[in-house]
Amino acid sequence: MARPKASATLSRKEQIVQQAALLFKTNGYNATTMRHLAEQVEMEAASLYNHISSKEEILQHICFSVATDFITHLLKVEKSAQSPAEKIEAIIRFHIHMMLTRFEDVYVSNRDWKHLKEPALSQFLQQRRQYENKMANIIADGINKQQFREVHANLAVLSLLSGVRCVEFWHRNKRGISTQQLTEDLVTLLLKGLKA
Amino acid sequence: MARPKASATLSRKEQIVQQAALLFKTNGYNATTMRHLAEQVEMEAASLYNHISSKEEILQHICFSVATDFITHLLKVEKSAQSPAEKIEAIIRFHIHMMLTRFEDVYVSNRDWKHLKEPALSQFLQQRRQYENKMANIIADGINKQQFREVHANLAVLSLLSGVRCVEFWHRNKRGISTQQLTEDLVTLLLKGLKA
DNA sequence: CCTACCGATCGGTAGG
DNA sequence: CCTACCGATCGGTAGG
Repeated sequence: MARPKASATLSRKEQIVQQAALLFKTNGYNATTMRHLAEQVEMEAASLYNHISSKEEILQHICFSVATDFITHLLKVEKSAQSPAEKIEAIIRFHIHMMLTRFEDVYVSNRDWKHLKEPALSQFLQQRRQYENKMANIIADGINKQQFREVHANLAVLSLLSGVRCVEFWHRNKRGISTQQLTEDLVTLLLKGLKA
Repeated sequence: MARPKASATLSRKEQIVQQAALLFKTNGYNATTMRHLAEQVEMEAASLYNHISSKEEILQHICFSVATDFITHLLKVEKSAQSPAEKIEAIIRFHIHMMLTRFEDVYVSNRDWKHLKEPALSQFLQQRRQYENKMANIIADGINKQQFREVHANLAVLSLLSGVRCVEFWHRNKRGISTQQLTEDLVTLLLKGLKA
């Protein structure tokens, strides 16, 4: 019954979730088997169920952990006194930061959320919709204040969130560039475009 | 032995591949079963194998058909007398056009190519790498000619290809905007950025 | 945390 | 194009 104390080492459950994220990222949710996961954490497949209740529970853990981080940050930005342009830049920088520091989790959350079952699926989609709407509001505000171009605000949101995901591909073929330059170049490309 | 003539109606094999693309898009490659596909084209699962040799052959069909279209277009652009800026814009417009006209195929190709088996997998990756390299060369040329900002050319490629994929999300929640406005706004966002 | 095992389902084949 | 079926493998459970 005793809860494991917070410590530098991961609990068995956290180890399982972390390894699962790695396997999901590499092979996809469906193609990852509980037997393969068990092998990675060095136990039998049946033993996994002493730590987690189902394969999908692991996926939920990953998806909602990432979603919570993004929402928490967005709420903080929303309340700040920054201009729309500063807010959007802060959001973009946070996305890049998340992609760089929690790569597997973000990757899996982005691609495999479709395998969530109800009611988790609807909850996840609702959170994402709210997130996109809040971003769209900031952009609409920025358009009003003539800080942004007159584009469809919802499209701009999708375009930014999509563009930020290029870090996924980047990670794949590590080319000679520091994370600092990656971040600055990407922020420039998304906010000011490629054209000089 | 007789090849089916080109006609307005699809051959049985083409019907199967088209339906498969729709199912792959909706449920993913692994989660799509041959039995479900058979149901959609109104035959028994075993009968599918009179038209195709394996589930993966269908995926190959989709992925390489899309890849060929993109490569063919890129080679045409490469040979043209356009400036780097014009070339990149033409490429972006073609990507948007493909996303709008062959949505399922492009979507599946983008996400499910990982399930290709060797040697198809390596061939696909090689084609993509060549595509990205050719685009990077055009961008590097544009940077030299001061048409583009001084950013990492390979990152710019990934950022553009990633940004263009927002049409995937767009399709999901059809909001009130014409494909013309979608195209123009997206081209603006990718080439000139959000900031006014 | 393990052994033993189950019901379901999968992609694909044999043979017509 | 179908009936009948197979070997493999899956997520998960029982019982210790």
